[in-house]
Amino acid sequence: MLDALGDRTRRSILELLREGPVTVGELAARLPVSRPAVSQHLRVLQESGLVAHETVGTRNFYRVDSRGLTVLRDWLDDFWGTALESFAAFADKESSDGTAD
Amino acid sequence: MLDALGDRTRRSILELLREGPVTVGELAARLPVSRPAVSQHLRVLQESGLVAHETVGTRNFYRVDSRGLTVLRDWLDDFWGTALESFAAFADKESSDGTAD
DNA sequence: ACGAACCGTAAGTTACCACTTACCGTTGGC
DNA sequence: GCCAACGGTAAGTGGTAACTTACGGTTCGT
Repeated sequence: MLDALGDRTRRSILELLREGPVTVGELAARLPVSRPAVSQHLRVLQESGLVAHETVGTRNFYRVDSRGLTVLRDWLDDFWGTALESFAAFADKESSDGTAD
Repeated sequence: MLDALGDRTRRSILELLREGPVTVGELAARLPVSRPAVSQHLRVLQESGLVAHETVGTRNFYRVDSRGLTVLRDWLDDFWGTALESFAAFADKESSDGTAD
């Protein structure tokens, strides 16, 4: 999931898909890499649930998949909550210990 | 930012830091990598604003930095919003075109 | 039915990055 | 002051993944 977002080109692909479905060739035309490279990236993004594709004739339209975004959002919310909790506990311990300057 | 999260070890470090500040040696002891490797990862995480450190004597305590999480959350919210918009527009176009089956 | 367009896959190369060992500076304890 | 503990940095290595070219399969147009 987050591994898929760890690549610049893949993030660029997602940015291009933000505005709606785009074909593979169109993506390759707007990116500084070859079309097969785009296909490979799309495969990774799809396996992560971040994009979905829809075949129309010979063309393949890719779009953002909200499922992947949901997983990402849930992970972030969970992490955020725990981090704030521990920070609050840490601050409490600090003040109760009188170690705060 | 997202590059920093694209690595398994770095995500493990963040998981360990969720519960509060931890020293470098402690992190290395709980991870299957050497201490210098941890230092290098912490450098990347810090440059991304995801962690912050606080030196106490010879020990260096690292903790989660909420600034980085905020940036990540904002990015995700922005992306999420646009994706939903474009999806709604796409659905509208579909139905008005009568292309919906 | 034939050619063109569109795309996915395979094989191979290259570049990058995660990791290690070795080294050095800083701080605390005795 | 000296030794030990802690941690950051440098240099070098290995593995992985991002990219290329080449190929094959499928669909549409004529």
